[in-house]
Amino acid sequence: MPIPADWPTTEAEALAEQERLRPLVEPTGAASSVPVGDERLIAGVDVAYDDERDLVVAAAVVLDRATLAVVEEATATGRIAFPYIPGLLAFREIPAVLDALDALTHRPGTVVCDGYGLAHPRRLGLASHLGVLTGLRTLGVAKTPFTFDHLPPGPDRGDRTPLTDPATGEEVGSAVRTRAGVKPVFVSVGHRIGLTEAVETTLALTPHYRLPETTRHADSLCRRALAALTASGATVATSDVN
DNA sequence: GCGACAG
DNA sequence: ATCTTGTCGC
Repeated sequence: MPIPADWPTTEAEALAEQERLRPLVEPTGAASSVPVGDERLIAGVDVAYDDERDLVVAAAVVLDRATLAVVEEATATGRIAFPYIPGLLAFREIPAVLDALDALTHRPGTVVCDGYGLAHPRRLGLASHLGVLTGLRTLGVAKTPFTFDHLPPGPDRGDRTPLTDPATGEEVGSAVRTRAGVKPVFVSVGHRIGLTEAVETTLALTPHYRLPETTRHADSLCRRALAALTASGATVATSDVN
């Protein structure tokens, strides 16, 4: 997986990069694309920050798609590459995420991201951006509606309603009830996957909890890794893996 | 200009 | 994202 050499520094550069990458997104299902990784494996990625020390820790956790058992975990540490600007989240998270994915010995067929894919002001959210950069199949599962509209899904697990972009009226994803009596999650296409398959994948990853097992493991891992760094007062170079 | 705004 | 206590319920 490619490591970003000339990562955008300014908002203008980031916007231009999104315009360049946006036509490269493949919003199509598995049947039409050649598998890049092992289809039996699915990974989750997440990132934790320490703004005070300018530190970022990313985690990538690979699960067995059938049993949801953890197959492998990896982390990567670095300096924060970009400020948080709504719509430009990918530039903040992806550098560390790429390092964490590179640290894996397994090659997952699919990667689940914390955030959005096509559901994005310019149709290039974190999940789609990561997919285009790596060629991997990706989808986004977000916890809040961001700038999109939706009606509350039915009360049962699996119930869903369209997520729409008020600016264009387009359907950009689904609000999905992954657990009865709990707030929905917001699923969108990342890369090389269709919305139906993205929703099915999300449901397969949420047998017990609101959030996908992939996300839960990655979130827990990057937080623990960051806490461990802080506790040991370790010095961090430009980037460290594992 | 004001408010909203993935993580 | 992160800062933070107790509390209700399975």
